[in-house]
Amino acid sequence: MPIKEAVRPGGRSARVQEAVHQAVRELQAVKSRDELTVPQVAEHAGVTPSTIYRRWGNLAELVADVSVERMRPDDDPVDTGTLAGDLQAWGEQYLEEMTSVPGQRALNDVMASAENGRRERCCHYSESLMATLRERALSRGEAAVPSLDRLVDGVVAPMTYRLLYDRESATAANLRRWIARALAVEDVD
Amino acid sequence: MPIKEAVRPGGRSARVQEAVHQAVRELQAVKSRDELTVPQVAEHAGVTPSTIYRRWGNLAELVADVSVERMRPDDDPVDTGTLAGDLQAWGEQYLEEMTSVPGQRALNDVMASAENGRRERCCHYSESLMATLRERALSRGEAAVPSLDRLVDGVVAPMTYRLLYDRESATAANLRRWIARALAVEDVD
DNA sequence: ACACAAACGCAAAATATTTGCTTTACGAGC
DNA sequence: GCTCGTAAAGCAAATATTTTGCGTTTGTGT
Repeated sequence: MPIKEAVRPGGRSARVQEAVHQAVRELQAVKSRDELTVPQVAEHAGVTPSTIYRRWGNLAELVADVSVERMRPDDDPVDTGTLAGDLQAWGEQYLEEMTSVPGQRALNDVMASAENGRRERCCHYSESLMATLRERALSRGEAAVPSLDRLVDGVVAPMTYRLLYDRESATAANLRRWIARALAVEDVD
Repeated sequence: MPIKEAVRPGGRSARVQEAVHQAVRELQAVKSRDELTVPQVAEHAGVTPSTIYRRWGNLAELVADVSVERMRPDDDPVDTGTLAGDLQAWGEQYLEEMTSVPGQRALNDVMASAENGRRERCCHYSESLMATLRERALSRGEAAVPSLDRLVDGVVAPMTYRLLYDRESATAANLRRWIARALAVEDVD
């Protein structure tokens, strides 16, 4: 058994996946979503349509697969010295990314995926990032660090909600309010 | 010009729409989402496939259209005497509806719709309901009624987020926490 | 090196989607 | 009430897509 990551067999399978993903990315840059077809992607990637159908099932799952990759954070969140600052810095770039035209399409594509767990995996990125920032704040000795749930409910949830339903209000200014509230509230039960 | 609602011409067009919607509902009760096809729906509704394609474009838009109808609140929210009670009562039945198997499918179908404004329209239901409950609380003379934004961010957003990404935590108990927090926070700017 | 299994290619068959043209049915003005 | 104009539906041929069976390739484990 090779030492390589189990998720990336590294053989032909991986090459095909990469070629198809790449083809989707390149075609998406030129064509709108409902001009894209499986046969097109297949030809551009140099594979047979049946390969794509057998592996991804349909176009929706394929583009969702590509978009989920795209949404995975690549670099570590910047350290601004305070939890509020870290949240604002991360949130602003996230909002910018997700309100851009390609970002919105990626979001839509992921939401349209029926495969169980795709959306969950995608939002998991944000949650584990919240956990990271929170740990960082704790190790700094910051006072009144909210629970993870409170960060998710208070910051990630409103952001996501606005991104999905009311793009206009997905702004840095609102983000500041969400963060302030999340950090200000006293415990309630 | 007839006095009937402009949105419901009442003629053949409306009959066809109703027949098609009905066909979708009936078939959805028996078949899983990806067994459903346009030609099937068309036959069951007694129309031609081309009618459906011309009017809805594709199956995703059609089922989203049906689901959005399904999510429109039919009856007025109950009046429990307090804003917290009203929110809890509405939220509990909403969570129950949306965590059910057909509710989840409806949610997915709406999220998968590409038509600009479908999702927005759907979430608009919740927001205007918040406004209603809020007005009610104000006219009761309740103290410390939160702004509409705060209700949306504090209650609707977490609910929606959990329903979409983490069904397990979309519970009445969590709802109670969200409401308590939304009503407890002091103004922050 | 060899054998096994998973994934791909190919091409035919089955379905689904689009489209041009005809027909029907509603609504408006007379 | 009648006729006309228009928007939507039916029909069927033309396209495009998805599915499937089978042979071949390619990676993996022994």
